[in-house]
Amino acid sequence: MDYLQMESYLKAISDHNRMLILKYLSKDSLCICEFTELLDMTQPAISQHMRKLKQAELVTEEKRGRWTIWALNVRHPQYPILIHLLSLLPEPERTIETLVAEGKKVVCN
Amino acid sequence: MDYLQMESYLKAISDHNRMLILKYLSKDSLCICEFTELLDMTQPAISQHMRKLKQAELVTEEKRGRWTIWALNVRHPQYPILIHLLSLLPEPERTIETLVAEGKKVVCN
DNA sequence: TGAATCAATAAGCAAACACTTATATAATAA
DNA sequence: TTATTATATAAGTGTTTGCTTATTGATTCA
Repeated sequence: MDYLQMESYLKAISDHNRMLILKYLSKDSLCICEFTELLDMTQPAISQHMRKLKQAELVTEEKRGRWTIWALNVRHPQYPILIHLLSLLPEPERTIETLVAEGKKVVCN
Repeated sequence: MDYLQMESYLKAISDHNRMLILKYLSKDSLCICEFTELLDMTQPAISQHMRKLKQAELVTEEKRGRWTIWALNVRHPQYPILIHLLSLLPEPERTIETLVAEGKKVVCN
């Protein structure tokens, strides 16, 4: 890994909203519309963050019906470091359980 | 460590020139004028990078005569992670040994 | 078919970033 | 003292970032 690759990797992570997204993904695969609820952000904002994470190969996407399910890329060479960094961060106030309780968790299969 | 602290920490690291600076500092304490030689950058550019690293508490400074000697802050809570990230990066072409050979290494004590 | 839903992309914008040159400050050397 | 050296800071500039609103594309449902 050279200096520019490392820079891209770290820049993809060093945004508090993207760290929140990654923190959620370390628990569960989620779609854009769920993130808009969890982070209270607009759909295009989330989409653009996911594009950044995808370009850094930190996440993978899987189309399922109307939804795109996003997951952590566990095959990324620096995946263990990412998990460690995420472990240093507190649990977000808004949890996936809240989503479920509000009937906003997407179930697609 | 909350999300904004983590963001500041990672943003301080995620610049290829600052990573080079940190890589050098993981070997030796150095002053600004040595970095201008090693990185081929202007003095104010280096000074401004050091300020960023200092604000993130990644480095410490010690005034010695006209020079300011910069060192890695080994007491930073995430120092071990930093060292690990730096270990993933290749050795820079321009080495401190080259500086010495050219008589440009500062000796101050 | 037509309406609704989920998501990607485009364009625009304010703020942050990484430099530059110019200048100021402080210590040393002549 | 005066000149030199090392560094910090100020101001300016082009680029990047993280959002916004508007639009488009694709899938599902009635």
